[in-house]
Amino acid sequence: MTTTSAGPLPQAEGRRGAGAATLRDVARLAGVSIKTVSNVVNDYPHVRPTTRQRVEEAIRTLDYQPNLTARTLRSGRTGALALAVPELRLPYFAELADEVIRAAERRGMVVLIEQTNRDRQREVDLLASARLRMVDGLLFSPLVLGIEDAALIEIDTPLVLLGERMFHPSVDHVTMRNVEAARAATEYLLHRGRRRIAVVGVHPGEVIGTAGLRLRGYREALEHAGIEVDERLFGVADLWHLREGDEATRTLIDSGVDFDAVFAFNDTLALGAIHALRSAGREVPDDVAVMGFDNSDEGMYSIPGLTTIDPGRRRIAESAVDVLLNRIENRGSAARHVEVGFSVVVRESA
Amino acid sequence: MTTTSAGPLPQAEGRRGAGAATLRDVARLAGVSIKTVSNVVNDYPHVRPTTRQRVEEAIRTLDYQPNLTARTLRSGRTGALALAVPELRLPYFAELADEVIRAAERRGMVVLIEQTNRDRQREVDLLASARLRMVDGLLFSPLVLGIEDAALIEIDTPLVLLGERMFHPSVDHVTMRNVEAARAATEYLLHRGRRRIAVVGVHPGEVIGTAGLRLRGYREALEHAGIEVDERLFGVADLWHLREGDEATRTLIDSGVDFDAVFAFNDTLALGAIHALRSAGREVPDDVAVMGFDNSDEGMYSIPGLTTIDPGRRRIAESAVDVLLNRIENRGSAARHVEVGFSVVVRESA
DNA sequence: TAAGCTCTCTACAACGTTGCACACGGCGGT
DNA sequence: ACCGCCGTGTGCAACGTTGTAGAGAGCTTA
Repeated sequence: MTTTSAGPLPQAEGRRGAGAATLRDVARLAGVSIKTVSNVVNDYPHVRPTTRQRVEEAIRTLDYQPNLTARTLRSGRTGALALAVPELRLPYFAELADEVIRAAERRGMVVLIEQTNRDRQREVDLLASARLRMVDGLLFSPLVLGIEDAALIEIDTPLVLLGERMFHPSVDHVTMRNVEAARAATEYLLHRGRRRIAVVGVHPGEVIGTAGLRLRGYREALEHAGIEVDERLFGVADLWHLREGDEATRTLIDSGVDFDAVFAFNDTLALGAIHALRSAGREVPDDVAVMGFDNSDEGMYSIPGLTTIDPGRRRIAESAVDVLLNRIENRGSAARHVEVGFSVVVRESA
Repeated sequence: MTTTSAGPLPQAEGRRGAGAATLRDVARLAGVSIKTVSNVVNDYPHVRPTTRQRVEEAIRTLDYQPNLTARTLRSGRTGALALAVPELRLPYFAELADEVIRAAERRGMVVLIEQTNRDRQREVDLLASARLRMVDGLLFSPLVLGIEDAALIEIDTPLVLLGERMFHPSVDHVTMRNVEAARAATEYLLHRGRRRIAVVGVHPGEVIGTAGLRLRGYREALEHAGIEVDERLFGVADLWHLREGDEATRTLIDSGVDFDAVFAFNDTLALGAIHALRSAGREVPDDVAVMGFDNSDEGMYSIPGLTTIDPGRRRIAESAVDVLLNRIENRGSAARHVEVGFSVVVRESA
């Protein structure tokens, strides 16, 4: 039961060999206690200037750098946050990640990225993952989780949801105004005289996801204008990649239904739609106007330049990091719901 | 806003209140020692089945999950690696990051992303950063550091350089075959009968960076074909964004120099070039053929589809992670230099 | 002169985990 | 009977850091 601690002392190591310098090494060199070195490192004020100098010199000599892991263990704070997105290669998320990393950096944080690959199981696993222990909080942009999964997001790790407000009001959300923006996009097309507006990117039956909300905005605009919604104009596209935009648009064309505009639910789909239209000999915007959504870089120099919605990605990133840090600082506080503004970016395609 | 927490002692919490369960809690509940729980968690074989069951039940009851930070402190391994890229919004790097994250995940690792924003100081700082302590190794894609900075990359953290082999042979590199691929791209254009081939993306004076190497491949192809290199066909573009591709190409057009092909040093530049050419009334590929480099998603559905070089991004990501893990396992081993293969992807633009 | 204060510095204990050494009981072989 | 071994389980120490409590020196104040 008890161990006699006879045997060799642990001092065998000839001091500094491998590994980085620690507080202990600095303390030994400077002839002070470990804690004093720690105090110097952390700018504790009550250290005699001469002592401070000696310590600082030792720090330089040994090129000491604090071990963040040990600090984390002690303090409970890692200085890192996780960003979970469906797929980084989608321009919207790449640009979002870019902005989040910048925003986090300004606040001294670093970002770990997880991809959920539009796989439900991965979204579920992520929330339960021990990985979250490596991180102070999570920014999560769910793609397939829905309200029926509300229980899953009740986790201990501070969490901010991005995208749309679909869960408990008790969870922080930072969202774009999907319905209003989609409505504005549709109204812009109507205002330009288009009356047969197809949509590309529909998820049949979805109500509360991105596709559902944007479709709702579209419906609202039409209804408000007294135009009947024609479901034959719905282009279904599960994924929002170029290929799907192209295929959904071809399907619409082949179906023979008449339309003079396409409202694509993101820019990538819109570019795919343009491709399909031009391949079929229809001019954009003369024959068919095309409207995107996202204002990603790829639409800026396309031909024709893509008219689209700027959903305020940068402010989303900023707010998301702020809200998350706030939540980390103050776990008990009331949930915040931030909705950032949007704008219609007019270029040539519509 | 703040509450004075006078009064109650911190022990008021009736055990499990805040914080997650630890080995200690599980041990207490299962009536065994901490170490035994640890043994169960780590699949140590010599645990009696009945004991194991009891412990596992306690683990489930308390929803115990190991604290990765503590593990890290103990073991020295974090299970994370850093990927440093110039800018995540550039499609090449977004897709690279995507692939790196996938490759890392297959090996049980998670990825932290740093952006250097093509800022020299940030590249320098990154290498010296304490942040690296949070990570087992670094995949670094330098943009502006050059051979003159060789001293800077002598760091303790395991490091693999991506892009081109420009540093000490004593450092691991995973690179694409820039010279050979650019030569193949140029030869393809020559083979198609083009003789006045402009290049877009030149960095004047650069020898050993991406731009320099691709320009070398271009030169080699021309020289081998007995065609003189005409510097008036060099389109300078510092950044490789759509805008710069467009502007550089406009400059070429405005200069009045004659050309029947453009070899852009990446796909984004190529798309910018196509935009400029079409705006100027030149047909692609009839008047001017356009060749890109990267085979990023954006070129797949552009109009016309972009002919380009596939540099083997996926294999780069795979190899990079493998080489890095290898380096982490075995610090003393000889440096490895992996060059992955490439291919010419023919679509419509050339 | 004693009490009290400030300044400077220190020892100790924890954060949660795992490697190490060992204790204990039973078993098989000599 | 003895030895050694195997299977099972334990306690201790350590990873590098920081919060807390307090020690000792020098100063002021009554």
